[in-house]
Amino acid sequence: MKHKDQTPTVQDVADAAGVSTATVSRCLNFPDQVAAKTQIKVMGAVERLGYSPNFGARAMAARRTNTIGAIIPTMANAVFARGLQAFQEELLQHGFTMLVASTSYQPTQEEEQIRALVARGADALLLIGYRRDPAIYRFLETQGVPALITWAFDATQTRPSVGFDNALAMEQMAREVITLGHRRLGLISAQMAQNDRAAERHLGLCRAMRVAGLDANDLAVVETRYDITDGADVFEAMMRRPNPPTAVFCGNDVLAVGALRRARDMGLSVPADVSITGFDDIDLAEVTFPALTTVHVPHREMGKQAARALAGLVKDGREMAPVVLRTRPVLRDTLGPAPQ
Amino acid sequence: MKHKDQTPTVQDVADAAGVSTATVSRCLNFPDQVAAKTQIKVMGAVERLGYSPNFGARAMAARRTNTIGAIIPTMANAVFARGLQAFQEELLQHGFTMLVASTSYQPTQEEEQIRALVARGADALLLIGYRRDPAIYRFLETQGVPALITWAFDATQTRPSVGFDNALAMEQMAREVITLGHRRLGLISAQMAQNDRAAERHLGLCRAMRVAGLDANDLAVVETRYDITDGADVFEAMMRRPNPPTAVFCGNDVLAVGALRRARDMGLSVPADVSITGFDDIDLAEVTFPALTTVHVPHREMGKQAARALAGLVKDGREMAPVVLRTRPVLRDTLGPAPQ
DNA sequence: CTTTCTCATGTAAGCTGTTACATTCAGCAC
DNA sequence: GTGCTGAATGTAACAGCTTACATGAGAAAG
Repeated sequence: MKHKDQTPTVQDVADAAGVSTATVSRCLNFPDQVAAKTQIKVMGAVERLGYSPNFGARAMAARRTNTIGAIIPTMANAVFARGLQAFQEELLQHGFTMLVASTSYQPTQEEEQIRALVARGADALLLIGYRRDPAIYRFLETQGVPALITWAFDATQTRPSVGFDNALAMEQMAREVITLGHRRLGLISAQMAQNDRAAERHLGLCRAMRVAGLDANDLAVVETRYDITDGADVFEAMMRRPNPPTAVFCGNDVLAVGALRRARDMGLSVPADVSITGFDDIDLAEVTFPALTTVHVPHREMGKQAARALAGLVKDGREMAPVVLRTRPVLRDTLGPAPQ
Repeated sequence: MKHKDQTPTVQDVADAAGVSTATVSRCLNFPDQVAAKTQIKVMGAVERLGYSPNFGARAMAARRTNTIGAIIPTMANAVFARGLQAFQEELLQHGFTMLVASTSYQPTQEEEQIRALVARGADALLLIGYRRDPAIYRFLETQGVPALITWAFDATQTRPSVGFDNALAMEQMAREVITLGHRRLGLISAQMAQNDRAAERHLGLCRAMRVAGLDANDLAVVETRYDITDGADVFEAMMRRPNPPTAVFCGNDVLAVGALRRARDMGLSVPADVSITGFDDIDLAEVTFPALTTVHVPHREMGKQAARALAGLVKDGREMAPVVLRTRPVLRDTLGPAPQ
């Protein structure tokens, strides 16, 4: 004899509605295959019993979880937090839940997390950037888990992606800077070996220099971690060299804020003595003093589109054309003409 | 006949190791119940076949998913992003994965999300603040899903919690402000009806006023949404009243940053003309000019401890004593003596 | 009035682990 | 040698849902 205090099952609903379990299941998953009046009976029973399908059983039988994993470097960076927020909101509209894991920018951790989320039944994955061990892509393929690349765009790649052209974005900013007469340039970047977005931004900067007739070898480049204090320390070191740059590009806004603060501490006036630019246009950029000149990236829009793309990929396995979002330089107050 | 390209199951591993499926299962879940040499055989087979247990089947049979849900207002606020980042990192150490949903500060959305995550098989939930419909707590209880309250602490409640005393935190800040001679005070707060943390902060401020012999009714309070521009607009309105406050408390740093910027636009000097304080101590607070005086909250620590607490709650169903974290006023440059 | 086709529904076979209970067997006491 | 104990392992019954296929009823066609 069954206890009545257990959570109801499809069987209970089927009995209550006077139909078979198959009909109940169809009613919940493919309502258009069921006659209207049957639907009413079934949904009534569902309501009455407070039925909610068991997750594990559903996942096992249907071989999908309606869960999508997102693997990002860190939520502590506003860039990803904002993007994910939009991603999650949109995902919900399509009936998916978001699983999150972070890697602290470590490729080995990323690999672990990818395996973990796949083992957890993620139907698809959102990943940042293209660069990773080909074995991982093979793994995802054999597991039948589609992956969407975001925060980057590479026309030579065919993987599903929603992103923007990091090189072009930086090139546009560099053009603005060079137009203002700057010739000695510096770049504070993330580690490029592990971060294709950083590498692309560097590339774009070099391209702009060459276009302007400058020698890209003269660019002072330092790679560091993505922290306010890292930005500050690297900036100071760079400015203490002989012939310091008159404009310092930063790989993101966090580094730029660090640089900006250290400039003030060193008694350098921005932008009179040195110009500083960021990348991302997070809230931080607007509230610094002087307000930060940076590259605007539509993070929320990217998250939203990524969610749509993944929902499509999972639901109807439909292929998708890569989506490229537009970025633009936002000229605020940390960029000025080159000093004499 | 079976295809060999399918992912291996326990049965395959059992066959390969020459044992039963039960032994394989035990080997994976309770290794100490299995003889050492059997373990070696089994683990060898697992390795060889690249076996990984099917998530759905495991969830169904074991009645747990090793997944913990977090329901927060929004990831776009650095406060929650930072806390969740730490939460997720720590959760991973304990073998759990994090499921995230956000509510945009809407109680109805929160309720939906709670049901959704429970339906998704979350073994436990992290929630923000105490205040919600008692029916929700009953629902969680009947579903057997433990919930941990964070970002708040209420000694009169017995629910598991890891948080801090919002009232006390604000009271301490208020004491600092009042000590500097401020008598006309203002508060820009989030909606208190839906946000017990905001209500508590208000309470703490009133308490400090009374202790100092001031009339708490004289406090100018405005409730608004949590956005930079909201903070700015409300601040301006408040300062245009007759007899404007000489010190404006803000419910969080985002509002404070908005207020600060508008003060500059209005030609008010901070802190000479008016003092402004924030709450949370996010990165933003350090980089504004002048640097923001605010209440430091150990968000990362809170996330970490929350993860530990929940892991304990789920794994051994052990009860826990509420954890209270310490906050402290951080006196930077937006607070000064009251003008004459 | 058949025959054929379509749409709605039912039947029952999975899906892949976990675990209560049963069994086996080595070791030990008598 | 017999009987007992306990550890290690095996057997098989679930867990709750989805879905391929079967069935049946009614509509359309002839």
